[in-house]
Amino acid sequence: MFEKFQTMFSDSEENYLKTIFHLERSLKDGVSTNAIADQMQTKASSVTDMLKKLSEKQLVNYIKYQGVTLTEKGKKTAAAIIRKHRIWEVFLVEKLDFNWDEVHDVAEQLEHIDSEKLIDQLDKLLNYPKFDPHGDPIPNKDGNFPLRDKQLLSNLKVGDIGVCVGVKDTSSDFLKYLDKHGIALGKQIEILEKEEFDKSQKIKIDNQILHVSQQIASNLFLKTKH
Amino acid sequence: MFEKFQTMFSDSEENYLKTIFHLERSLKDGVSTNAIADQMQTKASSVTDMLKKLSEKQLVNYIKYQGVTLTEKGKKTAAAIIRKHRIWEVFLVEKLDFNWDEVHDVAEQLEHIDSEKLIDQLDKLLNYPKFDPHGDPIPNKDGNFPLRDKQLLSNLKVGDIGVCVGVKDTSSDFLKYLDKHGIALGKQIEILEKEEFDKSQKIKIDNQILHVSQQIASNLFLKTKH
DNA sequence: AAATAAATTTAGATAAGTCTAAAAATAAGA
DNA sequence: TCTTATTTTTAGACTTATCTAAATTTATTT
Ligand SMILES: [Mn+2]
Ligand SMILES: [Mn+2]
Ligand SMILES: [Mn+2]
Ligand SMILES: [Mn+2]
Repeated sequence: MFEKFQTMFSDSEENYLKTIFHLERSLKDGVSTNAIADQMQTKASSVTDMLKKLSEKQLVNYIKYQGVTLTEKGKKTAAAIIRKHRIWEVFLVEKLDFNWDEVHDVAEQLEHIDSEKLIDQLDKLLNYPKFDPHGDPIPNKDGNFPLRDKQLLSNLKVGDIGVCVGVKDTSSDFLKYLDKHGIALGKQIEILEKEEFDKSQKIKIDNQILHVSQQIASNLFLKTKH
Repeated sequence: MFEKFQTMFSDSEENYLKTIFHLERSLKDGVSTNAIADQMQTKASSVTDMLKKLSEKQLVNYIKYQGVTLTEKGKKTAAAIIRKHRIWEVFLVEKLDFNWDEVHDVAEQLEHIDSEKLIDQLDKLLNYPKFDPHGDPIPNKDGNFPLRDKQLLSNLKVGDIGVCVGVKDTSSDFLKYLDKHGIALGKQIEILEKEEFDKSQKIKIDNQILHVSQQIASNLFLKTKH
């Protein structure tokens, strides 16, 4: 009846849940201890300890030596943290003039602040954003993520036209590269040529010609017209 | 030369510093172990442990059995935390429609977020407020607090007129009492009568007559005309 | 299938922060 | 001043989160 959900987990527990959530999406099948350790820059033994704890709290399904999956409760909790992280990122960019390459570290801290009203009001102030500054979807309060069909620039063919809607690599270096060359979310891009040999492309953006390497093209999401 | 001040202290260390700072102001002389323990709802033995740690980090002057005082470094650090706390409170009230009785707990969490840019930008967004929603002064980046002459309503005499500028008691119950009776910062109050026996007063606010008890009068700060 | 390699877990330590109970120091009262 | 009360510190224990090194399990190769 009275689902007092925000039973409060430690920052560390929340970070593990978030990491497992992301790994589950990208690695399809169950998430391994080592995968988590790598991602979190910690040791496998630490991960094992935490998995036991999360398992006891019904947040993950854990079988020794077999890796983990999130339970429904675990997914909801992870989504709530991701929601907070991304809403804060929008706030930092929209209201505090942060650049999109400098919001992540602060959001990593802010995502653990425990106040439902705070997030609700932020969400309202920002006019209920559906995507964060990197184009990543912001789950709603039920933990559902908005969908948007998007494709990597590297997967488009000559003649295609699309609008930038997200980045795969969110590193500061990559984002600054995009800034430097005038590539930003919302901008239209047309694929003019593709070089088969090194997969580099010639594209048109703001009526300028720009050459981008495979590395760039495979980290930029576009939404194509049609 | 390059004072990288924000060397990062733990939330717990920051909370102790803040508490000692406030106690030093109110208790004048050195702050005792028990005073800190009472204030923080913890045990004296825990306080002793922390005082040793803070002392090693040059944040407090600590002599066994003699209590503590903050060092300059300790004062600066405490002021920085109080600055963050109060700026966040202003933000919550001004931008997120929080009532002044519901901001403190969230600010207790937010004050530990470590990002100079975040606070600078918030400060700017809020137009560099000097006082928080309870009328408490917000120190500047150097740790200096703005002064404002204010007096408790209980110390004024019949005929005096003043403007509400702060509260001494910031409990939710007290603040809600004020809300209920239309008393808010910025409102003008005139003392009409004082009852010697129980120190209650008859005051005029918004052209309404209101009777307030000694308890109320001794927790409301006014700035008198002249 | 046996041997080897890789992944995972366990055992035992460490650090931060807290607690209880006992000891020591200081303050107050007779 | 001597005795008692209060305050403060110390000693030892516990929790959370982490680590290293060793043991165990699972996967891969001959
Ligand atoms: Mn991020
Ligand atoms: Mn993001
Ligand atoms: Mn407060
Ligand atoms: Mn306040």
